[in-house]
Amino acid sequence: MSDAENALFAAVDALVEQAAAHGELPPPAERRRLREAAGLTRQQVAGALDVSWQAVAAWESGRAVPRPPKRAAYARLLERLAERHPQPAAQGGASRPAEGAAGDGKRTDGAPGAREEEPPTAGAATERARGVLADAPDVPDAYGADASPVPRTEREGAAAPPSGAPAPGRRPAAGGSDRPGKPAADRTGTAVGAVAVPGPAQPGDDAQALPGAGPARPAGAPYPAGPLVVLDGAALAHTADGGTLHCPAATVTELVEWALGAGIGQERLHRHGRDADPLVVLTEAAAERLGLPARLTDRRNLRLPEDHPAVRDLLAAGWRLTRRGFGPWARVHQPVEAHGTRRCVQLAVLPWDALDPRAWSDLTALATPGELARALGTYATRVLTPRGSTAVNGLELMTALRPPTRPVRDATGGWTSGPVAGSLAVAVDPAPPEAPDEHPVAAGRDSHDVLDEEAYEWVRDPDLLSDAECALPHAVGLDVNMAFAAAANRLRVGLGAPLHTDGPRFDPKLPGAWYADLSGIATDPRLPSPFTPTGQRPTGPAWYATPTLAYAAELGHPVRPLEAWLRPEAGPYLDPWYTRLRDAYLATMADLGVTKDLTDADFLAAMERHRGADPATAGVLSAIKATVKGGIGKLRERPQGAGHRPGGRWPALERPTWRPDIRAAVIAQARTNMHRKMARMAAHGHFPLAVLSDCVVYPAPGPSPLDLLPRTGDGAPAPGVFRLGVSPGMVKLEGARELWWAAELMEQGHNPARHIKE
DNA sequence: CACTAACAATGGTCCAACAT
DNA sequence: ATGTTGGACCATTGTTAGTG
Repeated sequence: MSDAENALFAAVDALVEQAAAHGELPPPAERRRLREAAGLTRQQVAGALDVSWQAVAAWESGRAVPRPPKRAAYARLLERLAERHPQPAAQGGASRPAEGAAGDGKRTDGAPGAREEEPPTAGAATERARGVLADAPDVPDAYGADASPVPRTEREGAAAPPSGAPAPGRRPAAGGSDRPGKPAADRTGTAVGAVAVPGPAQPGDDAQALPGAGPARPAGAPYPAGPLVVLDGAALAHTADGGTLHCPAATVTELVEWALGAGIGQERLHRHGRDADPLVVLTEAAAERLGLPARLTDRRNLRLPEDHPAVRDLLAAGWRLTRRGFGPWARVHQPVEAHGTRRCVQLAVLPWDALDPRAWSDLTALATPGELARALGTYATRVLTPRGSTAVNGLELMTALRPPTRPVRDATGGWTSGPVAGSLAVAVDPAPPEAPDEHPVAAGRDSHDVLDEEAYEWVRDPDLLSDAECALPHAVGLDVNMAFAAAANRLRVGLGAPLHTDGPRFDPKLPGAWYADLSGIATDPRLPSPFTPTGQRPTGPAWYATPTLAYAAELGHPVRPLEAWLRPEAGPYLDPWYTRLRDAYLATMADLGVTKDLTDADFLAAMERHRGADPATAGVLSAIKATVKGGIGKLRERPQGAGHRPGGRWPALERPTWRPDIRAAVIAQARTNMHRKMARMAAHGHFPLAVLSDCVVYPAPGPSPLDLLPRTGDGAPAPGVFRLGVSPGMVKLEGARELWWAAELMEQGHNPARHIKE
């Protein structure tokens, strides 16, 4: 059987890539039908795939789903069989030649297969079949030579072009770094005795991934050119790893075609997600070369007019733009054909302010195209391939790490989308207190019916400054690293719609909005109230997010909510989002010389140095921070533009990720985290002058945080107070001034925390 | 050859101890 | 106190053994 088997392997392996990219299998009944239609026994199929025949039986019954190493091969086999033996319903194929050959088994019972295609358990099974690859690809040196650091499984060995199209011996054209030609087999021996890949998947053979030009695009995973390129005015496309590709395109349409064949892209962050589409960043010179205007005249909509030659040319060639049109971040795509591959390219036009200087710290102006490619590539590797403003990226990262849906088979054997556990699957309306004023459910709401969970903005009454404090010469501002991201860590947030309850018992594990009276709780006037963004003590019952009440309970106060909107379905939705952004932040800070293992003094010195560091890396860092803030902000995006009429809905409401309650929970958690540390500082006699979001200002005997932060006897930081360091939740020096400067601002009603940096 | 039951292996989740 | 890590626990997959 070796010949047939080898042929099967060859066919299978050659397209493992593609199959793995799709990752879709026909429903169990269809798997069996295909095998029987081809006259194959389970034994034969099992032999080809190097599994037991029982495993095949389990797959066909829906009792089990093949795991990754086999899954792609099995999917490919079925795809092949499906080409030869189309569904009878679709093709009316009454006479299938192989059917008779299916042994004497005239029991071609479609019945049993159809009977058991509905096991709902199998769905849950597949979701957890494999771990998230989210945090895998973080290489310490993102600029390093190896563009594909991910320990790929056997998918790597089989990057031949899709069906047919022979592309023998095509080698990576440019961009230098080739991925290490490591044998596939020796890394796949994880679970079962490896993949027994004979034939084409051998290391040294010609099944190389091909970036080069030409119509044969690499359909699957290895993207040798990296996630993006920056195109300059000299037809050079700079890749993230420092290389260049020649891009002969003279029009946008040609550019899009070129990009699809250039091996640009990034692998999905979640097994049910989608690989990132290739991104081409156009410098001003490149935009000019492609006939794009240097400025957008339609500033209001930020898009190219539909009758612009570039747009007309694209449309004529069969391309489509998203509803957004051709703006700074354009997405050009073609409708997916029957079993075709996705054809979609993202374009970012720098002269149209694709990279907001507030988020990217003027990266566009400071960096050469090559530097820009490296910086954006670092961001893409550590966060995700940019696809819009940093706020959009922050939001998209949530979706990329927790896709809302996955393909599942429905009752008829077709494919439909099903939920992914722990994700936000459908858009739900918020509870009335949670909604922003413009929302329909907020209509007619009293002001005291509003959940007000915002970041701190508080200044102490100057009259409450003690003589001892006034005698201190300095004011020191501390800034909490990634305060909102840190608050998102392990935060249980609601996943579904809110349910109203009267007289609930408080449960800190239940996310939601609670109506409770915390006005009776006395707090030190030298500290802000932990319960309100203004720091003023509440005057009566009000709505609070779960973290705020949990903190009240933690402080020892009885919490008796009167009513609540709760979400019993809950989970740590933002965990992977936090983890990825934290790792991105830490890696980028490490690039700037600030690592986790520094002493306090070394940390402060390193932070001082890093200010003047490489602008490209600084831009990445700035963008990562902006991604956090923007992502949280997008959770409660408010209506924009003139198109909105009061009381009506706006587009963001239809997003499953439009979740003001989650934003409120994160902010409440961040605020209580802040207060907890301030309370611990107060126990050591330190009271803040002012707080603004994640920045707090203290009077201090010296200009350094070391002069301020309390320590235990042996020099270690006192427990629970602010600690210096890079990790999220730790603090750095925001700025130091003289105390009179802060006092003066306070007298005038200004917040010194806002200005201490300058 | 196909199906079912029982068992080992694997991977994910949750909790608690540990380190900073 | 917070963030991290290790281990117990649980669900699922794939194998072996037995039966129609």
